[in-house]
Amino acid sequence: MFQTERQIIETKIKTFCAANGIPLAALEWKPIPFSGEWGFSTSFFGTAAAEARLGKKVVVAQRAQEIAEQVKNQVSDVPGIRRVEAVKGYLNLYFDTQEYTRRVVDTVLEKKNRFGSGPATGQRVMIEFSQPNTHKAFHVGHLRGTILGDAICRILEFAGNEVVRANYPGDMGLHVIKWLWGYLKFHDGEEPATDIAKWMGEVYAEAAHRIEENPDLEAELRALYARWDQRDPEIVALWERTREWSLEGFRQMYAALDVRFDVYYFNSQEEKPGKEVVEELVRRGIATDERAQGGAVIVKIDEVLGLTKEQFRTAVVLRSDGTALYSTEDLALALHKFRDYPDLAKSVYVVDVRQSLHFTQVFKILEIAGHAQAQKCSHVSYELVTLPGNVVVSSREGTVVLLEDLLREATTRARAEAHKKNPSLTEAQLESVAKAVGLGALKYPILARENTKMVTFDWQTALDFNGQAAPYIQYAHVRCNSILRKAGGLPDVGPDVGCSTFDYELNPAEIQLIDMISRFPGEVQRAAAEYKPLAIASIAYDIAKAFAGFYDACPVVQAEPQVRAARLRLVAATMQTLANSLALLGITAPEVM
RNA sequence: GCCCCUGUAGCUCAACGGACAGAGCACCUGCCUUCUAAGCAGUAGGUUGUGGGUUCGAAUCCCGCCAGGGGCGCCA
Repeated sequence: MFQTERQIIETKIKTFCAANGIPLAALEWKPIPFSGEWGFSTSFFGTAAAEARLGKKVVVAQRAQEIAEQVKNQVSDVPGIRRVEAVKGYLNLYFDTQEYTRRVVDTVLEKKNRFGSGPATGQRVMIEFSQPNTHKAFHVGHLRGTILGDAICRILEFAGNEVVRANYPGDMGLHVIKWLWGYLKFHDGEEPATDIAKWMGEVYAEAAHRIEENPDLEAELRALYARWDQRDPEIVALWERTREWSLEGFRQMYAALDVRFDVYYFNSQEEKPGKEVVEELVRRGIATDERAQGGAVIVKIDEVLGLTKEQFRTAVVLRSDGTALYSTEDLALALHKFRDYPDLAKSVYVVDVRQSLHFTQVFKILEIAGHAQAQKCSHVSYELVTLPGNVVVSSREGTVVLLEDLLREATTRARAEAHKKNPSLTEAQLESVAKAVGLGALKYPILARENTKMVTFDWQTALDFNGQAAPYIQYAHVRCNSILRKAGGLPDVGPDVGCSTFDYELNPAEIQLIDMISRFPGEVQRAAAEYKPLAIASIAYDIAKAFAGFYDACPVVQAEPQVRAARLRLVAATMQTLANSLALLGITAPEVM
């Protein structure tokens, strides 16, 4: 946001160093740790160290400070920079806060819901995420991939990319066969009632249990799989009907979570193309068909690549009975995506960490087969959600917290809390607040965490509406709105409408707030580059916290007319930035709560 | 046996190789005639698992070790 000044100063520093034979290291700019003022800084340790390496006898820290002091004199009269200081080897440049505050606030109010967005990159990116299995329960374990993938899509789009949101439900596989078997055997003819997904999950869990108790039944399963593979009309019809029940359940779930998709792929559709890919791999000698010896079709990747140390290992790409595996289908799907969208710059898979080897194998095999698209494929992995005591969420073990239950509980709790805090809310307001707060409380802790870190789900944390959580940020947004409402909206500032004027000594809390708002666009870029919603979750909280400090320290509505006008614009800018950041997380910013 | 991830305050987590390692929760002390207290201010809490190395500078990069989790030819 302050590129111009930065450029001028960099040029001056470079000129000075060149003229004095100082081997300037690359300049990196960072915000100054907050001390009531606002600015940016760079250090000269690298430069001093470079001198030392060249044989000059210096104590690095001391020399860095010397250089900083010399440079300081060169840049003391840059317009817009109020003060320059050299401290501990750092050169600190403090903004003319009035000028910059005006600039930041005006930018936000001008760009509105586009504030923080990046310029169009011209790149189309596909993000595949969620991948629920039909015929199974949708539980907290699935929540993370769905929420994370959705946030990544929102962030990449905002950062300037064209995003294709892809879902890839697992609608065929051993689990589905198991379900169909259980249904035919114990629930034939039954129809799902209200909680479809829940009922589907129960049927599956029962089938899984029966088979575990009596392994002899597995023969029946294999027979059923064979009937499917030969497309026995009766089985296909049953599969189509019951699959639709699940998909309907998913649609309801996604609507409740405020998540949408542009395209659906189904692994059942990739079975045949996948087998064709495998056949070709065998023909070309990349895959080895061991079926004659009772084995499967495999790709000895390390051997094919001539590696002596095991790295990519061996991948099974087709079962010995000729039925398709996920790897079979993923080979075809990867190519399928590029046929549908030939201009994809990236094809990203948001899938949990356990599939890491699987995806490196799939992408490597495609690369070996000469498909250049493979290099555009990447796996963004995330850790699992576990239950307290490190219990893995499993529909088979019955250790599940169903998403329906979670959503219902969160909403109910949020509703009760909202009613308690603000009894004046109407029924309709309560309704929307409950949804926004309940959902936000659910999403935020998942997103405000490194993807590589495990999330332990427990009800207490999930439903804690205090502290560093979505409701805190939403509340800041509500308070902004409340101030603007009380003040009757933004004031007309005369002929210079659209220009904020901060002609008074700014309170440190105001400067802190402005500082945080100005960092938002940079965080968007970082979050997009690293597929890291955490960066947005953090800055959103930082802005909310800064606002809470401002709210406490700086009266707005009752302030002097000039101060009031300026602060109202700052409040409006804060509200906008909070809304933008929450939107990137898929969290609603309510007007009241 | 090989590979990946994690280890930071009592707990849950931040920290882009840079200044004094920061938040929340829990605990304790204050603050609602004043823009919504889902809030604010303050106290306390640390040998960043461990031993080396690189660097002017390491929680961060490299190597070893310890501990926990995950993955390794027919689950998805």
